[in-house]
Amino acid sequence: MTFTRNFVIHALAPFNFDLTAQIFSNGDNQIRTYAKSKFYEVLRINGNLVLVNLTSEGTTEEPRVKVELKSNVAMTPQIKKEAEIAIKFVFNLDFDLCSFYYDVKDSTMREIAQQLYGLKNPTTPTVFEALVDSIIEQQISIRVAHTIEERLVRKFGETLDINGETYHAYPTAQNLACVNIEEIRSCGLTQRKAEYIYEAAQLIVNNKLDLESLKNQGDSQQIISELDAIRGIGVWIAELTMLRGMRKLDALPADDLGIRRVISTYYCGGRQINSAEAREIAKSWGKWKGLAAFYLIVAEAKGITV
DNA sequence: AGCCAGGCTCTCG
DNA sequence: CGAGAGCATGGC
Repeated sequence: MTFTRNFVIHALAPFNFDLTAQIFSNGDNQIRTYAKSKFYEVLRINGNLVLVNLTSEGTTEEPRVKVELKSNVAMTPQIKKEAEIAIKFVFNLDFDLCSFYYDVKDSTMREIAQQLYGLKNPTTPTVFEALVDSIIEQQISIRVAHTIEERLVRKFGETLDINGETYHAYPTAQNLACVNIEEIRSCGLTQRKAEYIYEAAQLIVNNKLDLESLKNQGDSQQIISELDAIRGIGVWIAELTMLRGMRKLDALPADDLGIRRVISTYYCGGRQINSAEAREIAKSWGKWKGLAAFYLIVAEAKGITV
């Protein structure tokens, strides 16, 4: 039995849904993807797995997102309400991009912002997801990391069957805290990384780490030092997790190879730079360092030149 | 083939 | 302490 509920969310303009959702266009079609103008993903709403299907309505200046929810449980008003909050969070629908565009003064970023007008930074539904992905992505190429991430989701994520299709939700800390480390390793991770993920999941289920409440911690340095103290998590993972999972748009993972590469491309004529130089250049982006870096990454991927 | 990828820990000297 | 090896795997 499948229950469905459709509604529309108004997003704060400017917002270009398709430009934003394109980031997920090479995703696994049973996990999360954007194809043929449709985005879908399984979200956990009030403990229930719900397939969220999104398409664009309206325009960049009057953006509306058409939502279709599907689940095996009845669509209570509560689920609808919580799903709306989750979707707004994941696509940052209430965020005012104009304040970013207004603050950015350097001509390179202004040009890129103009070409990517309406691009919002997506956020993972849970901080845990951003943390685990970051652990997986350390040191190895992003392509390899993605295949490992997909294996992890397929192996440990809970499934939702809708109309004969099986969809996978991202594993929770509870899912991963009770498995064998060797099982995690078999997804292609190093022994160490498998331990880091398992240990982080353990900390969470034992109430020694509350990632979700860290979102509300205003002091970024405080968040970094708390995460950095955990085995397997360094400053790079902390900053990446904050940017992708906590919507801390000032967080700049300056040690990141890709971010250093794009800053080098757009600001240093391709000359290789270290993290200190990256942070120096990023200073002019003020409280938008991470968002600006995200714009550069997307600009590079789309072949934008300035 | 071999070297390198969005790092971090552990072990030496 | 600071430097350096080791890690898994896919792509080039």
